[in-house]
Amino acid sequence: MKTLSREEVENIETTNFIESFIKQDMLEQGLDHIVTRFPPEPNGYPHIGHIKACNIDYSMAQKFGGYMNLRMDDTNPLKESIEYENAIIDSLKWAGFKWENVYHASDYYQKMYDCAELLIKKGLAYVDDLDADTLSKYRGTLTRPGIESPSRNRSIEENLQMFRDMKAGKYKDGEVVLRAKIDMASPNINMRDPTLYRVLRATHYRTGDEWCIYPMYDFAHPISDAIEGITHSLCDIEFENHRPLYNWVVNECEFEKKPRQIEFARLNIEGTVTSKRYLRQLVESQRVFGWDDPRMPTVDGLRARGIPSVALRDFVTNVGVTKVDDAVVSPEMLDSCTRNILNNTATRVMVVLDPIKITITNYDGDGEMMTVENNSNDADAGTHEVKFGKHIFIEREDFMMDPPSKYHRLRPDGYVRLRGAYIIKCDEVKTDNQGNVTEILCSYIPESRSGNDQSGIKVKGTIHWVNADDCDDIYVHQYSNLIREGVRFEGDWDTTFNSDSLKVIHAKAEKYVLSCPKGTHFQFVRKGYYYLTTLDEKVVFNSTVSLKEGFKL
RNA sequence: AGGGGUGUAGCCAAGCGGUAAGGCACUAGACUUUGACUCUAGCAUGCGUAGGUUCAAAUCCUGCCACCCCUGCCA
Repeated sequence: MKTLSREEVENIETTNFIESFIKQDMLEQGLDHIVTRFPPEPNGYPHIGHIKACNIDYSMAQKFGGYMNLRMDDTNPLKESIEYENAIIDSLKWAGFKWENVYHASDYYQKMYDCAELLIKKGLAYVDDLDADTLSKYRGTLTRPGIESPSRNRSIEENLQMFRDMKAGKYKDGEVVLRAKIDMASPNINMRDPTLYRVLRATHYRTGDEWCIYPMYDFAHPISDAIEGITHSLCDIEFENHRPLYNWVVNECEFEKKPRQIEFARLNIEGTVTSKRYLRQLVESQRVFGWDDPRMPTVDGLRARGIPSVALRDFVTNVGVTKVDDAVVSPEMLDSCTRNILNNTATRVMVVLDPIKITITNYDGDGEMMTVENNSNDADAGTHEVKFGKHIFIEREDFMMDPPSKYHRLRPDGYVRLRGAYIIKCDEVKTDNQGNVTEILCSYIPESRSGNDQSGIKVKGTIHWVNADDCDDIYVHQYSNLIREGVRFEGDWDTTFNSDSLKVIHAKAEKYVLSCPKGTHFQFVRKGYYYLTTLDEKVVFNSTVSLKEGFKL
């Protein structure tokens, strides 16, 4: 474990308010390291918002010395499962996070129980037999104080006995609860004698049927933090109102080392739904193929789309840490981070997504191999060979019958370079009776061979191509937003789901592509970044992100 | 008798009494066998708003406005 000297701490430059707090705490308390924790509830698949939160916990420990624990916040057996726990661990590992320990809130059930008895003995907790509706009514409203329950005056002895009976299973589910005795008139509703324990007969995925009472978040979380020696408990801003209760529990349960809760704003991305509830609806209604559908903002989804984990972490780091809860980040920021990484790492290949046939009438060469760079930005990436030929495909949009003057691509009687090969000239355009171009007849300039151009012809445009007699059929999955353009998601997929969010394109790829393994990140030159996801009967590429488009008609 | 938070450019976001960082997006231009990348330049006399304090205010004070969160035996 890394620790920091006082001088090192003093020299740390802070970049957000949490770092400032931590630095100040370390200096004041003479700490040489901190301990954080990422505490997901294993009740669903983690999404990009979890990555932001975990990144904060992780990067703080990296920066200030110490470590991060991963803790499953498993206090509601009704919703949690090992499937989700495993999904969380897999996703976080893939994202590149490292933790010191994997703990569970359920590891501490006995200690929590002991804390509860301590509170009862101190006269600070009582068993309430008010039914749920009445208890809710007694809580008061935002503007009116609550009413004290008759149970509030129960003796310590009776409370202790009743709580032990709760644990022993002598009460039905929901019949009684354990409550903290704080202040029914507090303007902070969380302090109006909050529930600490409920009776619940449910099989917990780890503790089975060992317990029939389960602690509430507000009780379990501060205790778990204190037990683990967490120094800084960083959480979502929605828990800001809970902080007084958090501190109350830590103090009254008499923990010596008191963790400090600091809250930050959650991640909102424009046009992206991250609520687990609504993501679940997409999966269950089969509008998407699963939690790992590339359109999903889940970690598995992003990963399937081909977003590198480094790009994901760059993104959540760039977004920053603030308390501005209504900040909405543009998805273009993620795109930018993704392009930055892939620009340096992706293998360049030529793929034609919407082919139009070209015949080079004066070319009779056979099997002429052209050498192309795998990545001109990276000399170490090497080269590969492409076979040139008489019949090729080019992109339909790279030819125009009657283009504007700024158009650099192929036009009647115009010249263009075929990337890595020759300059060609458009001689004749064949069309069907609707006027659609069916084939273009060209001639090539033999002196213009790539790397040894003696032709003296200057062309403005270079386009990609594929050898029609030496290419592979592939499928490209092109994704767009799950929410229809121009509408705002307000909880109803029926009216907002973009049923056009997946387009399957049958494309032509140069031979080299299929010699690469599944999981390769490609740049389809002049088109975008694509991720090879399936090499089975069908070869499928997921579109990760397009290239920036400098030219607009 | 409501309480707790937050407002800096189109979008994120630094800034902590000394005269508005950075990123995304956008606009020019250079380079280019990817209209990508890279490079260069531009992009808030302005910090929710109205006052006040000060030689000096996004920063301190006061009032107002807008938005978010809180009345689970969920987390």
